Amino acid sequence: MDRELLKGSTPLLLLSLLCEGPMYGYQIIETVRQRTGGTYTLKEGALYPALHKLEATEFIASYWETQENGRERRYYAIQPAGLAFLSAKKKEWNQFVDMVQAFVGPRA
Amino acid sequence: MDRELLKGSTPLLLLSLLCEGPMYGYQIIETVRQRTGGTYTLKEGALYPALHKLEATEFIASYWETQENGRERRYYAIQPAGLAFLSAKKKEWNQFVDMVQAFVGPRA
DNA sequence: CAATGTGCCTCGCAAAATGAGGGATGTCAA
DNA sequence: TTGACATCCCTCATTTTGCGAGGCACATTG
Repeated sequence: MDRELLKGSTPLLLLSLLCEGPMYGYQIIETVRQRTGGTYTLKEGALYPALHKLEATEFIASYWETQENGRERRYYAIQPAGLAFLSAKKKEWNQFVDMVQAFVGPRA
Repeated sequence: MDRELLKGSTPLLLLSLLCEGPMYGYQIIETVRQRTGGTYTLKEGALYPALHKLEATEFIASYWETQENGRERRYYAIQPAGLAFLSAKKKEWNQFVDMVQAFVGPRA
């Protein structure tokens, strides 16, 4: 998968995922890997900065949770503002796809 | 249109366009603007470097043509290697769209 | 006890789009 | 004829983003 195509789609992916419920970083990476059948491995160097940026803008919020074995996980949960933003991003995404499709032609 | 989404899609757009025949820079910009109804204006700072890079890799070739009024235009034409590359890029694009769609959910 | 898995993160680098700029020539109306 | 606008090429510094590599800590398992 061309890295450059991914650029800008990460927030969309993250917010979409978090719509299903709070998740922690490692879990997000594994979920993406599994759902794409290994095609796409979200990298930590892309994930955490993106997560932190979404938190800084209050589109998501985070909280630590202690597991039974004593280890900590940082969960991220989508916020109202994040839902609104996601909705806008989705529209933009669809427009973008339509636009490219118009030039590239319909899928083979 | 979110700038970040566009990243990486420019070569795909350009090669797709040039599939229809040779074009010159200004014409490409105008064509994209018109076909998208003004939604997307390809910037010169993105276009020319992309064009030159595609030429450096011999995916496209360029030649100057003089108009009747004496002015010059630099036309870019797709090359065989460019066609092959475009084909691969298209596949990648479809994979990418499918991937994101899988997370974002089907279009509203 | 060592290797692997879980779990968080940062940092330097590379790639790409943007915005702003430069330069030159045509057309057309006042 | 002059000034504005369109046509046509391009570059450059900055910003944004992902990648790769690395660091740290602790749990589980062989």
